[in-house]
Amino acid sequence: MPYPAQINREVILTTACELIESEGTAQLSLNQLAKILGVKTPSLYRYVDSKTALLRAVNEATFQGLFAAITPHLDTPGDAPQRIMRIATAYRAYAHQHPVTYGLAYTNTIAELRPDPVEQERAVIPFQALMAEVSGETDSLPALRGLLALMHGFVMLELAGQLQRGGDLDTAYLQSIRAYLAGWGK
Amino acid sequence: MPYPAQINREVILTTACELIESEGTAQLSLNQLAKILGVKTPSLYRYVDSKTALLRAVNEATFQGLFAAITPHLDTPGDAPQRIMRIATAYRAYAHQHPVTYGLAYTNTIAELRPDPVEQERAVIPFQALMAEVSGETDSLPALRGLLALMHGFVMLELAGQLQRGGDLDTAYLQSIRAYLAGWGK
DNA sequence: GTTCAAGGTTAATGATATTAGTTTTTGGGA
DNA sequence: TCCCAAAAACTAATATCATTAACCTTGAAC
Repeated sequence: MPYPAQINREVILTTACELIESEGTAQLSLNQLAKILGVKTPSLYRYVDSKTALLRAVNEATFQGLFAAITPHLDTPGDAPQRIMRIATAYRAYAHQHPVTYGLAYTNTIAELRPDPVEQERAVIPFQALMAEVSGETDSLPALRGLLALMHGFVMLELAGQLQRGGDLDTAYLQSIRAYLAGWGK
Repeated sequence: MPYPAQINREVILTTACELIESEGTAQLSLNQLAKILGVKTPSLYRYVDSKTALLRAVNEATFQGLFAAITPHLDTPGDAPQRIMRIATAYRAYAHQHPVTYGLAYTNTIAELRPDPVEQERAVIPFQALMAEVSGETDSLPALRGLLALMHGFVMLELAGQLQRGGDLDTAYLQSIRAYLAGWGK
C-alpha cells in the first residue's frame, strides 16, 4: 500500500457527526470538515461519493446507535409494559444525547438522506413481538406504530422547542406512554 | 407611488411555498424563485431579509394553515373524544396535503427557521381545555402534549417513509389515538 | 533504482446567497 | 408640460459552496 492514508471513511464519518452535533447541520461544509482533518477538501471524495452520501451515512449511524441503545432493554425482567417503559426511556435518552443528528435522521425533507426504509422496518420487528404482549397479536403492528409515533413525536417536539410551557416533561412523557399502553391493554 | 412594484412579499411567500411543495425544500433557490416571478434575484431582498427569513415565514404560514384547518373542529357536536378524533383527522389531512412544508416546519435541525415557540404554545391552549374533558384538569397539559406527540410523530414517520410494512395506516392512526384517549380516561 | 498505483494537491467550474452601486420608472409638484 | 425625487428594479462583484479534472507524491514490490 503505497502512500499511507492520512484519513479514512470512519474518521470522516465520526468527525462529521461531532461537527453536526456541535455546530448544527447547516454549518457542516466539506471545507470545514477537511480543515479539521488536516487535508484539502477534494481528498474527501476518495472516501465519500458526495456530501449527500456522507449525510446519509451519518443518518445510518444514528439509527444504528439508537437501536443499539434500546435493544438491550428488550430482554429485561418485568412484564411487557415495564420493559416497554424502559425502552421508551432509553429511546428518549439517546435522542437527548444526540439531539441534532437524531433530528437530522428523522427529517424527511430530503429523501436522498434517508437510510433504507426496509432495513429500518426490519430492525423494529423484535419490538413488535413485545408490543403484541400488550395489544394482542392482531393489533401488534398498528400498536407498535403508535408507540413509535408517540416516542418520536414527543422527542421531536421537545427538540424543536415546542414544549416550553413548563411542567415536568420527564413525567409527561412516561405518563403519556403509560396511558397509551393502558389504552391498548383493554 | 413611483415605480409600481412588480412583486410583493405575499406573492414571494406563496410562490416559495408552492415551489417547496412541488420541488422539495433543497431545490428552493432564490435564483429560481426570482426567475419564476420574472425578476432578478437581488430584487427579492427588498421584501425579504434573507433566505432564512423567507423559510421562517414559510413555516409560520404552515403553522397558521395547520391551526386554521383544525380549529373549526373544536366546537362540533359530540363528546370530547369524538371531537378530538375529528381534530386528529383534520391534522393528518393537512399534513398529507402539504407534506413538504409540514415536514419543513417541524424540522428542528435549523433553529433559525423555527417560528416563535411561545406563540405556538399559545395557539394550542384551546385544545388543552378539550383534552381536560378526557384526562381531567390536573393532567390536561401532559395529556395534550402526548396527543400532539402522537399525531405529529405518526404523520412524520409516514412522511419519512418509515411506515411501509403494509397495513391500513388510516385505521392504525385512529386506533392509536383512540387507545391513547382511553388510557387517559381511566 | 525503477515502477505503479493509491492518496493527496492544485486549479477550475458552476451554483449559491448576499451586498454595493447604478439605472429605470413614474406620480406629484413646478 | 416638464422635472424630480424616490421607489423599485438592475448590473456587477464577492465569498463560499460542492464537485470534477488533471497533476504531483509517496513508498512498497520487483
